Amino acid sequence: MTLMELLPVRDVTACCSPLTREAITVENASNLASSLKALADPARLRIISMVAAHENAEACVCDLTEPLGLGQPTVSHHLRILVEAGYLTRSKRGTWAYYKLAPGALDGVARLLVTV
Amino acid sequence: MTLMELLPVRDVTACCSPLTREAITVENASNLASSLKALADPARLRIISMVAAHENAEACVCDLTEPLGLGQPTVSHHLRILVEAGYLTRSKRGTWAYYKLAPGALDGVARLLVTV
DNA sequence: CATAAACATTGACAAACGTCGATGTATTAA
DNA sequence: TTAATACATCGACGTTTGTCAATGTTTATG
Repeated sequence: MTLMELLPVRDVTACCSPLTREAITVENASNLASSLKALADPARLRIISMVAAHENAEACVCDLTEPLGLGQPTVSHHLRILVEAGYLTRSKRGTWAYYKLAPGALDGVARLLVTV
Repeated sequence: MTLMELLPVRDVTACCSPLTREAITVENASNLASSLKALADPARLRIISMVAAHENAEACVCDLTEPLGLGQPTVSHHLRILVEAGYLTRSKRGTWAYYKLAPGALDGVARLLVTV
């Protein structure tokens, strides 16, 4: 998988000015595209939304599979992409793996898109 | 191409509250994913940035091919995706096709991602 | 130890994507 | 009308992506 060779979102958001403020470099375009690609999937958007809406703003894999209507390996796959892109954090407690929003990650990307 | 069967960005941004405010619906997740997918490509991000930076904030295909290092059909392909996703508008004058930013489109998507 | 539960990883496959060369379509100029 | 220019569309290709079934790994429990 190519998606995971890339910098986490935080690096992207720290590096550059908004997309329409000045010409983006080739490298920054590539990094931002990777960050957006991690987000550009219905299942992953729903995962982020569900994690945010869940109690304590965290959720384990078992909380997500049934409402998503996807198999456990598929959900784990999406979670991995979101963690490696920097949108989620993972913490293991016992047999469970709990995922929550990485503070500022979504806002960082949003800030790069804004034109005003 | 599946990307083009989708609603333009404006519809997406008008419809719903931010991703992390409340659980997103399946349909809205699908629409937002399509809007993000149109953005999640290095060449297309560079096109948006270059159009914004260009004189009069508009550019024709011939302005883009050489700096992008891509063939003309490929650039036209990317422009089509961006127009159909609602990020760019197209106006033909003579033999040239001029593209400019669709006002509010990027901000609409950014607003959906913001958590604060 | 053996078993079960929660999750990750692997391998496979169909669908979608980015790119190009070739060709089609308007519009301008001679 | 013919030729040239700017752009769009088509068909083909290799690559990436989303999904699953099968299997591996870790942790808790009996």
